[in-house]
Amino acid sequence: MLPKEYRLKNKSAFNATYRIKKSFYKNGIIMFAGKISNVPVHTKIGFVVSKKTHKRSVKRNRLKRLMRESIRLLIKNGYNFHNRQSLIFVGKSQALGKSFDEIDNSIKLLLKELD
RNA sequence: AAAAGCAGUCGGAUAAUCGCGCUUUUUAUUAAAAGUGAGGAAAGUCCGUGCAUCCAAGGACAUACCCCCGGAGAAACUCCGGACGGCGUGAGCCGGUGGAAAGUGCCACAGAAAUGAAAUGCGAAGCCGGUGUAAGCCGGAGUCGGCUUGCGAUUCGCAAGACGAUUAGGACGAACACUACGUUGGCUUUGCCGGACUGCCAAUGGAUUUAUUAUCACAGGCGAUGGUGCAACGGUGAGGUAAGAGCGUCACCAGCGGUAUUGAGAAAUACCGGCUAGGUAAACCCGGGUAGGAUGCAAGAUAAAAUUGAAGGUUACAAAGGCUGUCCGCCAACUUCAGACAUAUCGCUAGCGGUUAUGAGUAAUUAUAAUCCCAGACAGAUGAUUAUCUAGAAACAGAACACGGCUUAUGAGCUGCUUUUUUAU
RNA sequence: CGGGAUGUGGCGCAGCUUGGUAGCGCACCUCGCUUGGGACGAGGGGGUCGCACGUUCAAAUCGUGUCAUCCCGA
Repeated sequence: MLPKEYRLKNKSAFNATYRIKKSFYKNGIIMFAGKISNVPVHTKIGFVVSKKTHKRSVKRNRLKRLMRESIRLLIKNGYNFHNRQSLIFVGKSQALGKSFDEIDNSIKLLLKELD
């Protein structure tokens, strides 16, 4: 789990992020981006892999853990996420079964799109 | 050695770096240390419990579930042991296994008939004998009786002959006759002779038929055989009969009832009896047994906040509504829509607990003692990378209140017992 | 977590209650009609009834298990 200040909670917060309708797709991963804040904040990040993606929870948890690990390493290196209030990463069936390197590269490419 | 059956085990390991949840302690809001952290199925949600809230004065009927016997268990579409049935050469495996003799329904097509079953209405006219009627065939042989003749001789026997009886009927056997054909011989036809053919006659040969036949009438016996079908009032074989039949006949088998023995019981074995009862209850149902109902931890409890609408509908006569599915009975209110709130703590993990030892029991299980504390999150913790090894590529798969089962998924192996076959000694 | 429903030709659905014959519409193929196409008319092909086991003489239908899909509540 990420530290508490980085976690995206609450259904209303998720809905608020979705309503911005700003999304990017790369290699089976969709990124939803929230509002841009003027003040530096801790960006709240959520991970979603729906049950429709795969029936078995082991496969879904694996994908979420790989995405979370990639983000954790970025936070550790001091990445600022361009002052976004919130981000949501949605894993799709194309991303299942891929290695950590592939997931990591996809997420870095997605974050570059924010500029 | 190979192929099987059953039971059990394992469910990656080590190291480095970067990380996560919970608990405790120390510090004190920045953290640090220590401990601990997914499964045999956590899965499917197919059963059963605990726990929690709401409802229920109560009665009756429904309803749901269970169904060989004994035991275990809190209970169970649970487990253990046994009985019976089925499958397999076998070790073993499988089985929702009360009642079809309480009643109802169904059994398509085919078939005479499919269940208060029993017809001859299907086959070339069911099979069988009897009587009658009609037509046809034979009219003989055998048997018996005395007589005559001959032979042998014991009052008798044998052979031949004709006569009579049986008998004017018979149809048991055999023969004759009849029919067609072959062979041989003779006769016949023409003016004459010869031959062939035809016809006739005789002998002979083998073959066929050889006494009954009737789609007739009457009164009966029979439930067999063929055919239909999953199934036809028990099956196979023999005896028996005019033909037949479990036919108060027989053997074997299936089923039913009774008695005896064994067993705790399901049941088994033996004997006897009568002589037979279609299938389906995973169709309704009948019998026996069990169950207050509903909702599921997002149940629910506490604290804090909020608890709104000039909204609508039904009813207060009757109807409708609520209280358990229905009825009796009881109650006076019930309800829709929109909006708002949805935070924290508890519930929450010490339990029908785990491990070990001993005792009881065939076993399931249980008793006693010792010892251990072993996830508890809330956008949700077990991860990532690298190296080495087993087996260059590690299966199925992730707790969300808990427990007991069942079912399903599962890689590479390992261990024990048992069976069958083959080979060797 | 709990509750409910559905799997039948290429597609959408009947038939299941009460077991014996699998049918309808669109689509497809052939022929006709038309100058040609569409529409229309006539004819035809195509289905392991999701899968497995069982009950029964006989199963799409009855029973059990299993797989997949969809919906609902909080």
